[in-house]
Amino acid sequence: MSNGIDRLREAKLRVTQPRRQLLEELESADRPLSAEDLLSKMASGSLDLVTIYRNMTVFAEHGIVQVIQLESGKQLFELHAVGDHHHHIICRECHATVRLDLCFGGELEKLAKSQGYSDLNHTIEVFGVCSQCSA
Amino acid sequence: MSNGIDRLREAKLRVTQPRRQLLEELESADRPLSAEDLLSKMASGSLDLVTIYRNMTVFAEHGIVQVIQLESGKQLFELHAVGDHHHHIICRECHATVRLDLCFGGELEKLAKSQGYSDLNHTIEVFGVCSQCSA
DNA sequence: GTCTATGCAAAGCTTTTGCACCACT
DNA sequence: AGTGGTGCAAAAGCTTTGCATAGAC
Repeated sequence: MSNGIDRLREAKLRVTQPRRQLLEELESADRPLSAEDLLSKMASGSLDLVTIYRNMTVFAEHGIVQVIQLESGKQLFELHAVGDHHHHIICRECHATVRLDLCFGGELEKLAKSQGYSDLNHTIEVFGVCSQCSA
Repeated sequence: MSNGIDRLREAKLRVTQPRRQLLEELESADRPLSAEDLLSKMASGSLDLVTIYRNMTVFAEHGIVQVIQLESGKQLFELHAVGDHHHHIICRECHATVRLDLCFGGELEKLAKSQGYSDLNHTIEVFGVCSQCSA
């Protein structure tokens, strides 16, 4: 099976201590995490916020991580299994997330292509307040 | 017919010079505009960037303006006609926009509701590079 | 006259960049 | 040994806040 570290090797990325830690946190997280979330979950001083951002960028480029844009413009990071395209229902407050295993992105992008758009991407997200947070 | 100024009155907002200018620009725009876009379209010094942000926030709260989140987290503003819910195909570079007059938001929000989420909202956007910009 | 809206200045927050040092392969 | 990754410090970019003044009703 392909764990996080194998995926680093597949992507020809070096297996460093910070990356091990980041993947470990992402794997055990029950919801998407912000850069700050990741930082605060680490032993204090064990890695820098910059390293988190740089790695999330690299991971996203290699499809190891999926980036979620919140309504506020802030971003969350989630481990992205190969071929596991999906969307989310996300709590605005605690970021508790429900997977949406549907996607009309294909049709949308076909439409966009027919309009002359290239290099396509799409976002489909539902934002709300979960029952925990609204209680 | 309900032009921008009437909509201000309906919302019990004061009809000020800055607001007239902002609505005028939004009405004549052929694509969603950023705060900076709006500023640069105004006679220099005729209003402040802060005024633009404050009004976009107020307008959005009253449904006069629709906010679009780009992949980068930046936001664009577009006039929002009453009852005119729709989504977009947006060029990452020039922000040229094609309306998507379809929306599965209803079903998505129903699903979210059944999962205990309240105060719902959703985003469906397609990003790409338009034929002008990729040429 | 009252209360909202604006301008200016300054701060806030997330994210990015530069550069020297470190460490994975 | 060589290249890629990390840390620290600093900057950048967009957006927000505070406060006194101006302007709409």
